[in-house]
Amino acid sequence: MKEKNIPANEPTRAELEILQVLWKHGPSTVRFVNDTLNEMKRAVQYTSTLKQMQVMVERNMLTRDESSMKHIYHPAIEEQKTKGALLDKMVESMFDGSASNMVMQLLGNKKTPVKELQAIKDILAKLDKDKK
Amino acid sequence: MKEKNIPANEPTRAELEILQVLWKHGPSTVRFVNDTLNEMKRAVQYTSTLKQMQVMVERNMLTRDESSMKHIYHPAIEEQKTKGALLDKMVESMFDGSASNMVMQLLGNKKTPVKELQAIKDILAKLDKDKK
DNA sequence: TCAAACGTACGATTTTTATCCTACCTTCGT
DNA sequence: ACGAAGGTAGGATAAAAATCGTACGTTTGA
Repeated sequence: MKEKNIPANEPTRAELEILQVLWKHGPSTVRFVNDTLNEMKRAVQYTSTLKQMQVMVERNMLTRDESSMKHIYHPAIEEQKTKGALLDKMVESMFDGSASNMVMQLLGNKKTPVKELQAIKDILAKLDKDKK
Repeated sequence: MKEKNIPANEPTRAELEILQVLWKHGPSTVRFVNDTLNEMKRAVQYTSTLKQMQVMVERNMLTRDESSMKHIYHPAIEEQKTKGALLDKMVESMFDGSASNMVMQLLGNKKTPVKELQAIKDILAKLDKDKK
């Protein structure tokens, strides 16, 4: 038996690109998403993006408002949650589940701007504060 | 037709799993890698792993010593470099190129052990020190 | 010695992801 | 009214990734 209700799986690369557009700009038409992708990423036909987004609706990653002819697509999964899950998975599979291992790699590997480092310190300070 | 795809130094999921085994245990036979994967991950036939690793040699991700019948496979790309590249790509595509954004997501999303937080602080402190 | 165990080679196939073609419907401007 | 522009549906196809079957060579040990 083939069930239609597919568990909200992980987005693929192309799906993630689409999600980012929607997260950033809010609910949009296929046209807008496609234009944005072409502008920021690579050449892709309109119907490719359309199909991609239709599949994403099937997969419960997007919902859409069909009340008008120009369907409006809404992200159905949260940005924070989705990115958090991807991050956690990376930490788990590549860094022995240790966030600090990952940060070490992240910061040790390249020249991180001082500003960035300061921002991270602030995050840590804030965590300490909240804990108390 | 457009252009040739650049020899993507980027390992796929399955390839990364194999690399991790080699990075962790050092140069190994297909048998060992396959056993390890089956033990830690999922069921996969010996020849699947073999094929996978042969392709990786083609792709210059692995080299192999064929002097004995049991070929010994060596990772040809560095762990740090590879993971660093994957991380950078993630930061770029998902966090506007900002490492602190990523760290914020990483730490804010879940309860990170105090020990981990301390380790991160140490990393930052060390970076400061080195800078001077 | 010789068969079972173990190894590689390599094509075939399956599965997953991504792109596009064609048909047809709706809206808009003249 | 009506053609052009722009929209959706849905299958076909391409491309990428992953898995496996089969053939055959080598080693080993009873």
